[in-house]
Amino acid sequence: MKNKELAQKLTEIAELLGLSSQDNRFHIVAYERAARAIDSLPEAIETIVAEGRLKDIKGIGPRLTERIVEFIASGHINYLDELKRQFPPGLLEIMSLQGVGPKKAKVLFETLHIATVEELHTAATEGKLRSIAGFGEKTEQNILQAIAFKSRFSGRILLHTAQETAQDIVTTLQKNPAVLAMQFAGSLRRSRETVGDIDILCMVEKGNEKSVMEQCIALPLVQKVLAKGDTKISVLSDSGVQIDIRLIEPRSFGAALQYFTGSKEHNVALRGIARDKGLTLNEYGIYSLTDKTIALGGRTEQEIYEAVGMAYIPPVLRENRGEIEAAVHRALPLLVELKDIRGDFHTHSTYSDGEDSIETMAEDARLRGYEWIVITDHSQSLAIAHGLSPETLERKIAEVQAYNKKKTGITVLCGSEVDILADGTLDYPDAVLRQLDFVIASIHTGFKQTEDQITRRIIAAISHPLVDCIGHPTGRLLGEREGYHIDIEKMLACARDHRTAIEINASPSRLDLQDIYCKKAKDMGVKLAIGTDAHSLQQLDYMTLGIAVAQRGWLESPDILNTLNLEDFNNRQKLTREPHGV
DNA sequence: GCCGTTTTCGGCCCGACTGTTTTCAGTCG
Repeated sequence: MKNKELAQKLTEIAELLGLSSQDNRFHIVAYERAARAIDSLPEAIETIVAEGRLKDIKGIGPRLTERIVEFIASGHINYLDELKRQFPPGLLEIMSLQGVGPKKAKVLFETLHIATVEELHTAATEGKLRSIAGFGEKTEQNILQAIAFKSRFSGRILLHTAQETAQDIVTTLQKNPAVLAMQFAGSLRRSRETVGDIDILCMVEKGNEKSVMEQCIALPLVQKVLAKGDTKISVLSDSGVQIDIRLIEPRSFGAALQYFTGSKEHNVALRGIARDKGLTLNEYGIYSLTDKTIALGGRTEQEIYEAVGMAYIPPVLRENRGEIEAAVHRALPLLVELKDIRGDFHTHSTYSDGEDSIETMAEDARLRGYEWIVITDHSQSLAIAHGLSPETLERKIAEVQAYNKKKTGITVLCGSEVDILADGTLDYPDAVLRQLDFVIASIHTGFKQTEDQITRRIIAAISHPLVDCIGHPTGRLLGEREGYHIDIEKMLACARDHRTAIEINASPSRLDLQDIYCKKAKDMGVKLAIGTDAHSLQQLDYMTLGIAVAQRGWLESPDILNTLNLEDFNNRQKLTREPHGV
């Protein structure tokens, strides 16, 4: 399936067109839209091309068809190669900096011959940027900040990306009969929001390592072999991420899994407790300090935790944030799981900027075993996302009511992701909000306001009787931009007082509210609502990411509103509503 | 470059914010 690669190439064309003198913003948009369409396709683009169904995809006309067919046939697009010859590759990286777009990148290149982020950093440090017309001291400082922010993230990839890459490897290697089991390890297994390198453990009987090793080297994504021994191989993937694969004997698999899952802090604390009990722990097993020849466990992780006298600790909790004490006292939380989830709070349909219709989204949610789904299209002021006017919203409500009358086995709730405007008021009048089943209030503008201003806006929204939930509460985008400044404690206290939920936005680059704040929210008595922010039915999958964040925040079923069945959900809703659910 | 129960040509992608400017261009969502 070459969808991702093709989408990436089309995106690059759009970016390069922005730099090019013949830039026509409508051409750019066309390429961007085509890239998005292909990225969210549920089937392989190769199949669609082979069956001549490209023309059925909205946003792909004769010219894009030509490019795509060329790509499928030859693996590259001439037009892209031509554009690439006009500009050094570093310009795209410069454009990825917050606050730098095609115009600035182009001026930097043409006036100071800056072609890489490093050169830009040097020039900005030396104060050379302010000499360019249209640039000033502030721009220079902003560019330096953007570079600093980006470099902090360099090398780490999003959890979701790591999961996909690792799953591809597992799927391939599992076909080898010598591989008895496979597990992710490291921060990937702990579901940290970003992952430095991908760790994978393979259970292989001693003597069977060779064929597995060979298969690892032959994996299609391997760009370079960094190191290779008898039981461990490190490779660099084509996307620049390091992947470590270890082959482990069954009798040590649990010990190795425990050891390589970490975190380092968790393991240090665990080994301290083991030592107090006259035990020693390593990647091969757990042993008595007096006789290190006889393993007291190692086949499974459970054996390790039992041997040191505590309950098994789920990987998501292993950060040495109190889980060891809780495990000793058999007081670990009973973490919420995907099977507990009855619905999704945050989704978009074709009414605003989603790819799929309400009916399609609902049917997919039903197949996932949900009882309800809230469709929360954008409100009127977010024009770029085709925010709904009150009149369009009326139509949407009517469509939802008609759908629910059909009793398909799932109930659609009509919601909206309503903008919190710069002054803290909402983007719809109360009369409109009152007609909705669920209102998420989110900030999409005015990111640079002071902490005081942002906090006051959010608090105004939380206190509004018709707001059910605050969407992506800190506005951060992992690896791209910091969130706006907000007093989270104040926000949570206010949410508790007004019984307003806080969202765990499960979109891969958001994961907002962050895990550590989820725990704080729970401790303060605030309810959380997981929303995938799905803009297509495939993205309803992001629920697993939301669950991971919730679990890392120690959340249990009662902490998460998604575990409510329809009746309890409706009962909880504020009395001002006229529900459209059945 | 795409699209069409207003159009096969002329719309489409709007509004806020920032930093640079004396009235606006660039960026972002």
